Amino acid sequence: MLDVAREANVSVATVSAFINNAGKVSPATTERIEAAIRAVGYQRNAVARSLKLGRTHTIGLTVPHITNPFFTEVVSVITQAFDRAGYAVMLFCTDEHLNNQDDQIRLLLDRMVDGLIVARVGDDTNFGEIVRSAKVPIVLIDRLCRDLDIDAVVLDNRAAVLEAVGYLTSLGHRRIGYIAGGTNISTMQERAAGYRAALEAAGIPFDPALVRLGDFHEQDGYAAAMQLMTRPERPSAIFSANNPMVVGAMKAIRDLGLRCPEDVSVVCFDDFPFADVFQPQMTTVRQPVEAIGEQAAALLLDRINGTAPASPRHLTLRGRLVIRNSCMAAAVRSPEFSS
Amino acid sequence: MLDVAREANVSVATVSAFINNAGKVSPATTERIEAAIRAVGYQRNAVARSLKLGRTHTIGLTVPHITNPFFTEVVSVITQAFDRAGYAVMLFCTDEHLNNQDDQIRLLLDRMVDGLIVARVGDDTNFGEIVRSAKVPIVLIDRLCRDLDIDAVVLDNRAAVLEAVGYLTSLGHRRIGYIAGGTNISTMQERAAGYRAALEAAGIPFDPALVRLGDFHEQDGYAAAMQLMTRPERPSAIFSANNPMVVGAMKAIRDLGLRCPEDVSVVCFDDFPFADVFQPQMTTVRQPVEAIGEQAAALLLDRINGTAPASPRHLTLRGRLVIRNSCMAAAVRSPEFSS
DNA sequence: GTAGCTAATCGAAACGTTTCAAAACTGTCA
DNA sequence: TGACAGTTTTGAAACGTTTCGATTAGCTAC
Repeated sequence: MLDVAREANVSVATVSAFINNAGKVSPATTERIEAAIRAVGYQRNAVARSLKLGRTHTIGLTVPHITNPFFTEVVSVITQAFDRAGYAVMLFCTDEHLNNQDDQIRLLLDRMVDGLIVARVGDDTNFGEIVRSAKVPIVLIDRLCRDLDIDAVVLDNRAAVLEAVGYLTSLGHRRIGYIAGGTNISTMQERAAGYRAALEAAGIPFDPALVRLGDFHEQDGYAAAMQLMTRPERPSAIFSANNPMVVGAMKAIRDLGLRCPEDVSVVCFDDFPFADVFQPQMTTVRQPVEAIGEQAAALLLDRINGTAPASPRHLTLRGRLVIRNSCMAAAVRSPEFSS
Repeated sequence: MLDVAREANVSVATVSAFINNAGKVSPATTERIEAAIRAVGYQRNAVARSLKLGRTHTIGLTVPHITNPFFTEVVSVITQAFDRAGYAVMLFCTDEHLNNQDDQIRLLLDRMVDGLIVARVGDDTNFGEIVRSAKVPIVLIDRLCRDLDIDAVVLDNRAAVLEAVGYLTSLGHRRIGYIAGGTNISTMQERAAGYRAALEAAGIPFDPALVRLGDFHEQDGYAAAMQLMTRPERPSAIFSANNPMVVGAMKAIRDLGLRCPEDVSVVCFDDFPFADVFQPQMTTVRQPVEAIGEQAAALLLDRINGTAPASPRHLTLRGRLVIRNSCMAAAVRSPEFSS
């Protein structure tokens, strides 16, 4: 910019005024400055600008796994929303690792992002500390954090699973395997609660042996389904609490020579693009990904612009059970179930 | 930092020395500074640091669509590679829109990223200009650009499609529909060339009516397959040049009441996580996504660190045909094809 | 010819770091 | 005591912007 000023025979202040078209600059100087900019090949330095202005027009986004179709979509929506708003997005994937995420968030905060959207991978006190000492707004997506009252947009997970497992019980299933994610995450706790509520509503006793705890990954789903389906009294239906794990579960079912839905009905959380193309067409709980991303972006932008109310806002959206053909009515297998 | 210095009764220079542990600072001052940092709640300002140092430890990444499973994986690998190297990644999704991408790249350059990884959405002269005037290294992935000799990691698309379509001809297919992406992209040109080469190798005349030009999206694949499969002489096999379009194609096939592979064999470019779980299990060309991401990151890091040779490096990796069950031998439908 | 006004331009301080030559200590030895 | 050699610490100048009060130029009106 100094070069431009010299070249155009004006002060840097004038160049700055021209570039931000603030204040008046005469047609003659305008022309000289334009020429100088071309001659010098000037390119604005946004970091100097950010330093002076105190805002970077950048936000941070950290999610567990971008390859999980739910997060893929949410990240896609969020990046596009901020792109439209003139913000850049710094993305970190955490791989469900708590310390990683702490480090990443600190990095993001160091870099003076104007705000942060985080899908928290765990629920610990560290994060509370970080949030409290951060000078920028933070909004939570997908997962809430204990004792942390800040903007968030989440799903009514309990209701969603209640509906999905309720669908299975309505088909006559009474032994329903449940493949869970880690229990230290609000989302997973709520989903588990939905499962139990559905059982209760159908008068089915809760059997801990039918619950398998995975760690969100495909191989966890595989192992879980393997265990469930090789039990003496195997379940007639399986609900998977997330999408990568259902892939593993389906592979296990395939490898055991079983068929879905004939031998076992399957429902999973999170819809995916291929769900209605291939067989079996998976019955899923679809989250309103578009709305989640857009709302999260809107909440954060509101805070950044200071147009948000002081008190934290929690948006709870509803999931929708998309019924396809991965489930069928339970065969009555033994007298004990004829009710 | 000034606050810290005051609190600890030292100069900012000493605080800086402590923080970057450069130079000697005595145990006593160390302790005072540590206490002061806690007391003040100091948090380093990376933008001031970047301004002074001239490097941001941030790189820019722009891809067409993050929801395309190929890019999802590549983005995932790249973000993780740079995370390990201590870099943040700014991500932009272009939605295959050229002007968008130009703007985004300029934004990234303004922000003084230390380097750029670009999956270019088109092939125009604008980009050449941008690259030449950029003061930071840029590496291309997936797609080359005419007249632009810079680091790149791409696939041998021609060979990959040659193999895939060759597989179809070896099954006896002679009327093979081809769903193409836009022709202004190197990747798509090479894939089309592979298609023609495979036909030629099998002595099959090229029939332009069997080629449908889409714009990368699911609905394009749907429309293309609809047109192809409602022709009087419909193809016995379809090759889709990318993944989102094959989803559309499969939906069209389903909606027409046709079955895959019985009525039509299907192969597509780019593998996806569900490919071997559901029926039909799709035969695909799998790109070495892991290697692509890692190599691209390595190339860029080399350049950033100045450890790269002066001349541009082009890495061309090989795809692999993953044969599953979405294809079967062509039925001989009419004498003209009995060869 | 100058006071008064507006429009255009400018100078210099600030933003929060890093860096490096110089200054200030601390101790040792003559 | 003073010179010398280490070891710590410091002052001040950058980095490239923005901002704002001050200055200058160009008019009009008296």
